[in-house]
Amino acid sequence: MVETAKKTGKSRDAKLPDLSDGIGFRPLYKQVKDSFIQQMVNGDWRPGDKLPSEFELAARYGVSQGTVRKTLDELAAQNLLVRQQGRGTFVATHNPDRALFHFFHLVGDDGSRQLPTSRVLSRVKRLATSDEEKRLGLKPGSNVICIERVREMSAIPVIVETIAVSAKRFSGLAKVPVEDLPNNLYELYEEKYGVIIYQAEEYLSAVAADATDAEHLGIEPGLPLQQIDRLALSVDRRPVEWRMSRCLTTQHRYLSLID
Amino acid sequence: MVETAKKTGKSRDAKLPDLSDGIGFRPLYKQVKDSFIQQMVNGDWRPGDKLPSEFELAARYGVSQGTVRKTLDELAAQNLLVRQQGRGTFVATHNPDRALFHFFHLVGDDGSRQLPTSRVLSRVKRLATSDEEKRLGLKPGSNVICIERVREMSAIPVIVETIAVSAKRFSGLAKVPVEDLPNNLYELYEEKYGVIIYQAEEYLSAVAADATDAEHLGIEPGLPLQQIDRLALSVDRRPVEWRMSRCLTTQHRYLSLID
DNA sequence: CAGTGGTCTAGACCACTTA
DNA sequence: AAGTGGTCTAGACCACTGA
Repeated sequence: MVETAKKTGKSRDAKLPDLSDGIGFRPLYKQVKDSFIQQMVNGDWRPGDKLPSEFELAARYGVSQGTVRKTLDELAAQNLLVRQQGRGTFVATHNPDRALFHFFHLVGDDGSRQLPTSRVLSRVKRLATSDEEKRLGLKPGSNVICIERVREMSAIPVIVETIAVSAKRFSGLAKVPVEDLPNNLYELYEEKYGVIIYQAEEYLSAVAADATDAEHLGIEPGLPLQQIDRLALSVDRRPVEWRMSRCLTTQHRYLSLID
Repeated sequence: MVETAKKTGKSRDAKLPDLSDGIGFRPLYKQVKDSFIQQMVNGDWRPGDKLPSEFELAARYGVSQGTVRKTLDELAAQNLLVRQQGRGTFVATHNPDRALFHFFHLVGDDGSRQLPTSRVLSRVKRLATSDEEKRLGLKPGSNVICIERVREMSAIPVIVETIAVSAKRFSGLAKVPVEDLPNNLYELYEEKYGVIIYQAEEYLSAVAADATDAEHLGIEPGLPLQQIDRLALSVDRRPVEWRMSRCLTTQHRYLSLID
């Protein structure tokens, strides 16, 4: 049950501050939204789960079905939920389609899309560097699990990448056999740790290949590479994974759609 | 006045094909949306214009205010309209804020945002290359207006770019004094030609600076540059401008937010 | 104060999926 | 046929802006 907008509005008109919801007016549908998000953060609703029907939720929260609908529509617009007429509303998953069209932006010169395969070079648990602490929001002295891998498209190596996550948050990850690390790590974070990645910030720049890059990609050192510095955030907007990719863009491009 | 959903639905249940709206069911609010978009394409509603109120529009189209609201909310979500409580609904413009946060993605290493200044190197009208014909969807033998410029941030040259638009569509543009070409060309397209840019596809890759790049940017040839190949589309999804930018990413990054 | 968009409700009916 | 989301309506009231 949530505070009604009417009551909230009235209490705001009064001269006394409204302690019941602190910062003032907050629409019902946003209060409901906060609650839904919290249930995804908590793991009560996990990726792929089916939500109760609109009427069921409305009754549970003591609001109208139209208000719940507004909440669900917003969450669907943010790709946190998927709605299907006749079937129901589901928590979004990092299935191959979503990975391909939403989170992976390298496309072929001809516009073709495919996910690269991965070969893990190393997987270590070690003290976080100061950059890693900063980007991942870790306390000084924290450990990270660091994965290095080479990714191929059409059997040609095109990406070398370094991935860092909190060792505390992903404690089991240091023990998984490297050959069992999946290509799509976000799916793993979801399934094994209940962590939903829903947002990422990517900083792109052009850099020269160093000797290691050159060796892994089979090119000359000094050639230009597309560097992608990605911080992936969870539903509660906490940083989860920091990934640095260097990509050969002779046969591929990074596609950024605006609007 | 538009076809009601009820009627459309019923006519679809009948065995005979429904000729009245061709491809079958189309929700009222989408029919209204099509009409609104058409009015922006036609130039009946120009950037900055205030729309009639929801009730006024509802009466005009013979639908309820809630249906108009759904249309307006969708268009606002697409950044085609801007809604302001108490003031009204307006056609979106390419004001500096929008340009800075929505269409220009180079940010400082420290996360700072600023628009670069522009210095035009050349502005010519000439036959389109086959690439330009293809990207801009021009008939063979069409002319383009081509602008080359260098852009600076904090008085340091960081971008060299080549811009091509249809000479037919932007006929006056060949005669504007080059010193009067504004930094924000999208604003010019809006104001002088009624063309609203609302979407862009950017293809990013890392390239080596050639001799010309190097000269304009004051760097050594061969250094890596961030290339941005951008096609800007109008409200009716027709290509309007093709722009090729090469950027120095030593002090800056291209920021891509996912979700 | 009038006018505008924002929130919320209640109810009807349509479209789609599944059994 | 039952259950779900999708569309549409009508009406009440709130929040914000500007004359």
